[in-house]
Amino acid sequence: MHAGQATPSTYPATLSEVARIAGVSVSTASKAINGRGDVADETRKRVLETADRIGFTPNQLARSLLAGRTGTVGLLTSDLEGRFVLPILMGAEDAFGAGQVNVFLCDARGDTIREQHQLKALLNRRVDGIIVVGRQTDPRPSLGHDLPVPVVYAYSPSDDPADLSLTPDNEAGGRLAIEHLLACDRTRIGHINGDPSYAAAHDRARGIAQALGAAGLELRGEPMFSEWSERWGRDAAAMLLAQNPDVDAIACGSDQIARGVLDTLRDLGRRVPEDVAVIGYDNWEVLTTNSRPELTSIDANLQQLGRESALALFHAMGNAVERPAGTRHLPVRLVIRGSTIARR
Amino acid sequence: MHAGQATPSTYPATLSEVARIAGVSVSTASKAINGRGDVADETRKRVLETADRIGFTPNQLARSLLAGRTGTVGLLTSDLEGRFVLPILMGAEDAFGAGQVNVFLCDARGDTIREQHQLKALLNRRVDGIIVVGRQTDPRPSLGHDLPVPVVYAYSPSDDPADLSLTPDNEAGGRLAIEHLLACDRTRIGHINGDPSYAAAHDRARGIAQALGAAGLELRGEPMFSEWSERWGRDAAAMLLAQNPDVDAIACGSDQIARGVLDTLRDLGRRVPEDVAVIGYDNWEVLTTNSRPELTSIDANLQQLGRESALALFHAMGNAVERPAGTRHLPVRLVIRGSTIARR
DNA sequence: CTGTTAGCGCTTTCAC
DNA sequence: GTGAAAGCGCTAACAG
Repeated sequence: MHAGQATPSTYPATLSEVARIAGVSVSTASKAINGRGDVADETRKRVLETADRIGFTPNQLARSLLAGRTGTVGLLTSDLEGRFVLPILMGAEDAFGAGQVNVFLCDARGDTIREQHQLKALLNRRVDGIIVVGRQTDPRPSLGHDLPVPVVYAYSPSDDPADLSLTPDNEAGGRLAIEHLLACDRTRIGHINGDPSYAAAHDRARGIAQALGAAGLELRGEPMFSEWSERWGRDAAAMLLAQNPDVDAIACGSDQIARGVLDTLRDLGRRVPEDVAVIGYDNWEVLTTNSRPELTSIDANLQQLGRESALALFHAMGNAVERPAGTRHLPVRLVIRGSTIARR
Repeated sequence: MHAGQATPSTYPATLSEVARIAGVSVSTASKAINGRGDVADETRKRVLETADRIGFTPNQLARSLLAGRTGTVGLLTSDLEGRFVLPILMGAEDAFGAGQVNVFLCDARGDTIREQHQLKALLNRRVDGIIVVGRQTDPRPSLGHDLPVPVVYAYSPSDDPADLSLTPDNEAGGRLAIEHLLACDRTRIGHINGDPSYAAAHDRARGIAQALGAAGLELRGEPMFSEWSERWGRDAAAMLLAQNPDVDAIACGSDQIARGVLDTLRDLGRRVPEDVAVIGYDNWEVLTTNSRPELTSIDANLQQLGRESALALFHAMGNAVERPAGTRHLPVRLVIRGSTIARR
């Protein structure tokens, strides 16, 4: 059916070839190459030289089959398009890649059927663990517990508390934003949020309300929800300013919204940050560092989240017994730029 | 799914277990499960039932070892951060993922040493092929030809014409931009470009010059190079308008630059597109669909490029003999929005 | 120190 | 139709 010998010019050398050429047995060659067991220096040298000369590279497949572990993990994303997935993926790839672990990337396109399919493929390939990366912080269905390998959920937590999930702390992010505005001596704060179907929107709003309450303050106007776009930011800002002309700060649900807010403020002749301070969310650099002025924002440390997910998975891969569970909310970080503090 | 009721620690069942429980030999079980050879219907049914019941999933490792092919490919990126890589990666994952192929993702972080390391890891895992994705369209060093598997270069072409590379046609993109502006009755066209250390910048500029020349026109002012940022777009637009107040269109080297240009035009009271038409490059949606007005741009069809790269690699994986070489420049696409054509 | 032996889990001749 | 046997490439006992 298939002829395996159709390999091109450079057919990967095998250990037995090395052994034969070096004039030793396969097991001796193996020991020599892996630095294991007692092998005479002279023999080892000869084997290594031979291996190098004929370009021997150990077949990981065979090793894995024997060892029962492959040194691979699956990265199951629901949506590669989303910009949140990428840094997480980088962080994970980073944490693993430094070692011996390689990553299988699978995109389920937000399709449950497809996800099951990919999951099965990963298990057939005998990955040692799986990271599931979602694109929203809303909980997602668990993959279940009858899996032969540990699973960590990143960004989108699992809806099952028996799973281990890592997600950014949006509530803390909301608090952080307000605390910064308060520190900038702002007290008449408005809030323009994004798509109300996202848990992130509500979590941030809650954090904002908490921090204001703790300071004995109230929001100017109601929180405004619609979508995560500049257009909405522009429109909402106009509305907010019409109803509350005295606001001295606007906390935004995303950087896109904040960009829109900046535009409207400029149109209306309000100076930023002197008259009105503006803070975004996500720290999406292409938006935050190109605006006038540059945009203060909250960074979710997604790369760090990816790294931690990888570490957690790595740990779980070692401990077949005790598997930590629950949702960990990772700290976020304030990035101060010119939209809240005047540059000198 | 299946539960490992028998073994709590969900140890993946093996074929021999299926065979034993079904009361047949391993080889019969194998044939039954793979629909190969002559197996009595009754036997096949029994085997399949058993396999399903104990949750048997074939170990791909063992299969691959035997077959000499793994059904995996390596995706070697130089920089996951860059936004160009992602759609390519999606396209590739898409084209492969539909079938049986899984993708190993490796990020070399732009480091040659690390790239060699990753390459070796991929070869050790016996990938059937490799796609190398760069973040600029400047040629990159070839991985060489003594590799046991085919390689396709995506976005960044290889500097060796004996390799197969797929990259977007930036020159055609430049022409497309100008042809569109001409079609919009613009003749006094200025050009603000990006970082001159990028081949993309010069390719686009060349296309622009060609198309203008073909129409018997000349650029208003010299092409301006600096960086791919909104700030530069703002500054350059002010300069361009000061020196050539009569320009009726500005072709930009990127969407970021175009966004900056839009801002300056608005500041100066020029209407877009009535007084001045603006066209960007890259069709980065977060920028193009949020501006006032929305931005006409050139889309490099990167997802398509990823898909084609996957197909090319797939083809090469089948044909060990004849390997197409050279750099293919894939067509780009004009996306018309309100910055060049007035909305009604 | 070195080689022989026995697999990892699976597919594939090739007898029965 | 079915099963025994021979590996894919490698490692890990265990003898020599």
